[in-house]
Amino acid sequence: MVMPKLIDKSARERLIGEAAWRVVVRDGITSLSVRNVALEAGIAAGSLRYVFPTQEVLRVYVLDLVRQRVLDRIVAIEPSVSPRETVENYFSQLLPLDAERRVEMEVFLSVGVLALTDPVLQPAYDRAHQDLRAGCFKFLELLTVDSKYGGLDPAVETARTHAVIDGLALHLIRQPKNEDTNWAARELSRHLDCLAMEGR
Amino acid sequence: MVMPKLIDKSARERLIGEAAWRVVVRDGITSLSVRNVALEAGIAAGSLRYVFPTQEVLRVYVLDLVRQRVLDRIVAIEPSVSPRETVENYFSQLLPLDAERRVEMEVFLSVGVLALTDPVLQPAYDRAHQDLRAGCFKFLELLTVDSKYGGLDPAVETARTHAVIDGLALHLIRQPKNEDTNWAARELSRHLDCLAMEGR
DNA sequence: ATGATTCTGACACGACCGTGTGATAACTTC
DNA sequence: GAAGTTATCACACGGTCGTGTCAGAATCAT
Repeated sequence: MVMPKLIDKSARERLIGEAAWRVVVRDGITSLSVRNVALEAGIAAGSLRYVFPTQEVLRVYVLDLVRQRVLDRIVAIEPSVSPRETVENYFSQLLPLDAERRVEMEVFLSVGVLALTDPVLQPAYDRAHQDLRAGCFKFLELLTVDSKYGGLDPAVETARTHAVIDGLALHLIRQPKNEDTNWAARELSRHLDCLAMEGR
Repeated sequence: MVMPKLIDKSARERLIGEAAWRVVVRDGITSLSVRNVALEAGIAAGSLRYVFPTQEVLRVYVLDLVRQRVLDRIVAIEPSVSPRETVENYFSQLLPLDAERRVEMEVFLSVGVLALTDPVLQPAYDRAHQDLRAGCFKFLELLTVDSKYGGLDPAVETARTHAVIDGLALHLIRQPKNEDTNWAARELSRHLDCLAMEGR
């Protein structure tokens, strides 16, 4: 038996995936082509297709990469002293408050729009969507250990809180880059305050 | 002086604009091409370009048509007896609760994504965005005439309420067509309830 | 009818698209 | 080294894209 050349395939995928992100953010979703991504990644289009045989596969990976990144960032957070503070940190990671997170959100939204009419992309989008919703629920649950949130039912508040997060995210990426994003962080904080009052 | 053939230009624009909507909803934003729209509208591509000289102009119109439609629908609502009920009706018109409004929202989101990287589309998107925000403010203001909402400051609650609306809208168009949408109406109603409590 | 003017549509150009094919390079084991 | 496997890449094909050009149809005051 003879062993051939071997590359780190997943590293290659990430490299290409991030190149795809840059293309989407810089030139828009309609420029997300095999050729443009290969150019951005500095490889030949044929090589790209060795890793991603078809455009669809690339798109799915691009979407999944967003989900993976967000997930990684969240599990890296260590809890603060108060549940409230911890949960606010968690939720903050879901908002495009800085350039890095903004890129993720723009890609997620752009490629996500393709999922509206492309059945192949649906599962990848739904995974991210469900993860987000599950995260909202878990965060709210964590909040209930705080005595101030005794009247809070996480199951009841998940949908609305999820909507607040995605709504704020949507509005954040609609404002010019480098513009102040603190208002959104304040809205998030205020929303969490409101959840405390709500439980009678 | 001699007068030539004259068509109702704005009617033609609407006809083509709606054809463009159908293309976007059915085949996705990447299929929004001069040729496809002309085919869907049943005219030659050259004729379409007589009304919309360039693709950009068509895109802008498509976006503006959404804004116009939503606006028209809202001004057509006649107030209910209670401010609360009226406002809830108003907000409901901003959510894609039925097929018609879903189409609008899908188009708005799809073409809106293009505005992220296309400066020509930015103004049209911003117009709709600002209208929506202004609407939220006005609706909340209307709510304050109700004694239950004495503690409500519309200026404070506009951003979050706007986020709730857009977040719910985003989630609604992510679920399969013909699936139940009542949950979102309930969330909206609940949000308005929460606003009443919040004012101490 | 006729002619000015608006409108329609067919065609062509160059560019980019996804993807199939096959030749070549790179690398590990023998 | 030599052989065999994997990885890289250039090229070509058919298709679609936006748009420029221009001939001709439709319309209305004269």
